[in-house]
Amino acid sequence: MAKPAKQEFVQHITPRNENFSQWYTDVVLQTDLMDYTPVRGAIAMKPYGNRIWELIRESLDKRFTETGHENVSLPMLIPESLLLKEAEHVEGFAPEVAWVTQGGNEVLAERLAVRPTSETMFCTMFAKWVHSWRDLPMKYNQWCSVMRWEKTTRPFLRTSEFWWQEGHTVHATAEEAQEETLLMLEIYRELCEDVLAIPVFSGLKSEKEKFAGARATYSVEAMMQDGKALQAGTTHNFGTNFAIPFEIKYLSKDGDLKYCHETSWGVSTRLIGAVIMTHGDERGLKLPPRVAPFQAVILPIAAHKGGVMEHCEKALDQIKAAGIRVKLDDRDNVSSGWKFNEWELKGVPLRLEIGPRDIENDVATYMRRDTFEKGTLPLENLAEEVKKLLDEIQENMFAQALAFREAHTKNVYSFEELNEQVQGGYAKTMWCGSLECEENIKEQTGATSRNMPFDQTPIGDKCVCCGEKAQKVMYFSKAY
RNA sequence: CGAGGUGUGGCGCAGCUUGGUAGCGCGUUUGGUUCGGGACCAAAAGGUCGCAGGUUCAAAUCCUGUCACCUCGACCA
Repeated sequence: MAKPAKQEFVQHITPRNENFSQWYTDVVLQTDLMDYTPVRGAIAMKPYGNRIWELIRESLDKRFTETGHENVSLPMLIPESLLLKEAEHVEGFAPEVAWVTQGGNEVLAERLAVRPTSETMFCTMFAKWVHSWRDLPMKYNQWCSVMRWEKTTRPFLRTSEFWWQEGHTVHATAEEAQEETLLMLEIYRELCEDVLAIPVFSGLKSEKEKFAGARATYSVEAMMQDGKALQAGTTHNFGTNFAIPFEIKYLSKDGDLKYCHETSWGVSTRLIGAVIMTHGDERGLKLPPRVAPFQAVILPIAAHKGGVMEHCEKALDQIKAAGIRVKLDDRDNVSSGWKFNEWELKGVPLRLEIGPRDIENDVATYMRRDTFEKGTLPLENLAEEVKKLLDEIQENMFAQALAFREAHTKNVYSFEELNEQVQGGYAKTMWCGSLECEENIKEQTGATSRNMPFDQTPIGDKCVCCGEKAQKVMYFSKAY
């Protein structure tokens, strides 16, 4: 029988353009990122997926620390009475809260919510911890999992239980709270663009789309390769909305008792889904070097031949010493070709091959996952060359994703144009600011308002929906 | 939540219409030959058919319920 064509080896992944959802599910399962569990809508993060989350976490923690935040850990159960304190908040979350009603054999007098988010618990604690202007600002963050009883779930994008960080801060003034809200948004933008190589639009959410209980919500919005938007992170300015019902007050310098101003912000394991859907291709996952569990993999070719393994191990030590996450795949039960395909599927940014022919020339053969370009690197200063290539790959992946987004983002000036554009991308348009128009657009096109960019230079003067005087520049698109 | 589809060794599937207690390919294990894009030969192990009921002498197959996944729609910070 003739050698099967390459296509046949990847046929277990549904082509991306044929059925994006199925492609996503195939990639997620076959790359060993996660698995389904006996709990409805809850996934198990396997080592490969968990490592990506750890790398995101390390990267964020560093930025949080640099900007004066500290990590804490609060209980996962929240008494119902706390949840009820802020009306808008409870209304927003009530439908998706899971409840604990019994402890051991004892039925609880007050049921406990499994946290869907911890504003109410943080606020309760802040009320105990904040007394004086000297205690402020108080800038805390926690890494934990939360539970929301979602009706439909998808690995990473929307699961009943998911892992995230939630920052909660308390400030003396409205100005400081606003500054914090925007600073954290900028940190999220930086994480997405510089680390995950995902271009995002930063901006302000509409009243309709803002967080339950917030005065203002900001988001970073990414675009997936099916043209749909994914909210990658949000930051909220609460003003005194929670401080009043929870009585978070401080004694100011001049002796007045004042309400505090608060913020909260979070990103979740959803970001892993964003990475998959932004960069993945027909061969599977494509990981940006900065969050790849293995940035490079070394494959010995004809490992049994003299010197091959020795050279591979030497290369491994050298690259590892340079602080690069590298793996030597020395399995002898699968062929090189098999390994090529497997590591491409798993998205490793750079493949290095070392075989007799390379050794003869004092080089390693490489292949970039982002461009499939092949070449050779001198063994002598392999680590430096690898580092350089990884930086190039990181940059190029961002450039590719940005080019895709730009190609799928358009200014639109009429309802017809809007409707057409949101079938496969972002529409930037003018909006009168009314809920009616926002709802009409959603009903008739399926698109929701994403956010209002900080640069509000008008691109017209009439609302795309009602034709009345436009107030805002807004991005609309279908969203996850 | 509504409409449609799927669920059979680790993975991908056949069998179901016309009930008679499972079959193929890949993978796995052992031995050998190979090794620069998913190698080959030989031998072996591995499942009671998503789960729970029901009909029947007999259920992967028929009926009911339920769970999970996929598609479209609704809903969702």
